[in-house]
Order: sequence, then structure tokens, then C-alpha cells
Amino acid sequence: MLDYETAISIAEQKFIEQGIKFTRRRKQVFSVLVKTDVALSAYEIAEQCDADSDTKMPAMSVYRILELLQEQNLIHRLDTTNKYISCSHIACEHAHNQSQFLICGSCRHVEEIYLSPEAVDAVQVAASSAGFSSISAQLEIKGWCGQCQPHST
Amino acid sequence: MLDYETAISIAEQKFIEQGIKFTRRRKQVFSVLVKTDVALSAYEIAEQCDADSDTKMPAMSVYRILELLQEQNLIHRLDTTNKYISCSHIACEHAHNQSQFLICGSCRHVEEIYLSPEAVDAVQVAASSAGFSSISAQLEIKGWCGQCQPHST
DNA sequence: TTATGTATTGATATGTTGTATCATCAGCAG
DNA sequence: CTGCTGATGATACAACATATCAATACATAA
Repeated sequence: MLDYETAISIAEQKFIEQGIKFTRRRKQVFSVLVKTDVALSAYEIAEQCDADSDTKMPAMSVYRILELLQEQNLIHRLDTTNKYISCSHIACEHAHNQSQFLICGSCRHVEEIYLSPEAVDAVQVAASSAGFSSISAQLEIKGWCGQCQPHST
Repeated sequence: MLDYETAISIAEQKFIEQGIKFTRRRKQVFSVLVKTDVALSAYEIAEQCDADSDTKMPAMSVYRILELLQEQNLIHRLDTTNKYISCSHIACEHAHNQSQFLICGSCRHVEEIYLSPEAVDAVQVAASSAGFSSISAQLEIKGWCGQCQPHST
């Protein structure tokens, strides 16, 4: 993971290049996500922002800003859980169009991984033979991280 | 897919064997799920019940009954979407502990598939090397069915 | 038959999440 | 200053999910 300052400055740079303002609100939201390695919901992010400052972050703003950060490939939205996490590869020009996530069902820790092409192919083949034309470029796999123990489903 | 009557009678049988009543409400909820091949939310199921009868199905009852049907392995809950679908294998003694679903992100059609053990292994290996001790027994993969075209994520 | 206990359902309230809508504010160009 | 645009604030609302308690049905024992 990138250190906090670097991540922020990369984000700011990215915004400036496109004439988009890196406002206080946007910085707040991005900061919260950079500082954690678990997926957070929009409302959790808002709470965190409130804790870190003395103004109240409206939920609406969080949603709007999350959408923007996503367009800039700075964060990922986990559709499985409707939660958000900062992208592990904002520095490199890495594949933003093909990503896989392991999501701990217990502590919500998230790892962005690279599945072998063979594994992805196997899934794609199974999908094809079941009549599906394609599968999502973003795979989200639930599991349990090293610290947590599986219990159910 | 099993035909409607067979599915209902299998369910009823299963209930009777355990001394659980197959009440009108329970039959209503299960019927709705048996009759469709798309995943439905609890509230959608309630609506459907309302349409098929002249009494109002309370959302609470739906949730309760869905939970019961799940315990009986008659239906699956898709955690990804918080929706429910009838199990394709209520007749056989098939693996209820290991299932994979393809979920069409567009029309919500769902296919219960069997991934090759190799594919599952590949995912498990990737998970292990990322520090995850295990992955969920229920994989839910988003994609697009034959009728629908991919557009975004 | 009535009484009693349990399982099931009904009804209401509440909490969480996400979106729609419009008002307000800041900053910049003319 | 005026007016425009982007960004944020504030409110209302819809969908989804759960908690809680009341009412009902139904089987069994007395």
C-alpha cells in the first residue's frame, strides 16, 4: 500500500490535470479510504469524516464524491457489499478494467488480487456453457482472511 | 427445472417429515420462487403473493418464511444482491454445501452452475497466497446472460 | 368439551441505505 | 457588480431489513 501522503498527492495531481478541483470534501473522503484496508459503506465514510473534522459530512456528498473518485480510478466500489475501498494501484497504469477482490466476510478486510488467466478462463468457460455470454470484469469473492475463521456460508 | 407441481410436493414432503407445517403462506412464498427463473427480493416476492391471492402478504412474513425455506435447502439466498431463488436441485441429494451462481446483471436471470474443481482450486490458491484462509462455499459471479449485452462493469 | 402451550402470522415501528430534488455557496469570466 | 458554472448543503422520500409485540390457529392434555 502506498503511504498516505503519496496517495493524496497522486490524487491531487490527477485532478489538477483534468481541471477538476480537489476540494476539502473530496480530500476528506479519499483520505478516509486511503487510511484503511477494509471496505467502508458511504455512511461509514461520512461518520469517519465527521470524526476527523468539526463539520458534518452529508451522506449525499459522500455518494457524489465516491462516484467521482471511481471515475478517476482512485477507488473501487464493491458491488457485492455496496462498499468502497481505495485502489491498490493508483500509482501504476495497471489494469483498472480487470480486477478481482477477496472480501473477508467477517472483518471486511479486502485484498485486491490477480487471478491467473487460467482460473478466469475456467470461470468464463463454465459461464459460456451455462448460456452466459460474458462475466463481469470485476470478480468479488467472499472468504475469510488469515485472522478470521470461517463459520457459515 | 422441475415442474411446479413436483417442486411443491417435494417441499411439502420435506416439511411433513420434520413435523413442520407447510402452511398457505409458506406455500405462497415458495410457489412464487418456483415459478420464476430470476432472483427476487423479499419485497418483490410479497408483491407477487399479493397479485396471486386476495390477501396482503406482510414483508415480515416473507423474510421469516424465506429463512425457513433456506434452512430446508429449498431456496438459495444470493448475498450479492440480497435476492432469493429456488434451488435447482431440491429433488436430488446434491451438494448444497458448494454452489456457484451466475447472475445476469441486466435481467437478473440466475443460473446455478458447477465450476470445475480446477477452477475452484485456482481461486482458492490465489486466495491463499493473498493471505486468505478460505473462500466462501457459495460463489456468486456477475455477468450477462445470452439475451443481455454487457455494457459496464 | 375446555384449557393451555406452542407455532405461526399480523401489524407497527424503527433503522439503514441509496436516490431525487432543489436551495445555497464559492469562484471565475465578462 | 452580474451572471454563469461547479460544488456542496439540506430535505424528502423510497427500498430494504429487522425488532417487537399482539393476535390467531392448532394440537394435545385434562
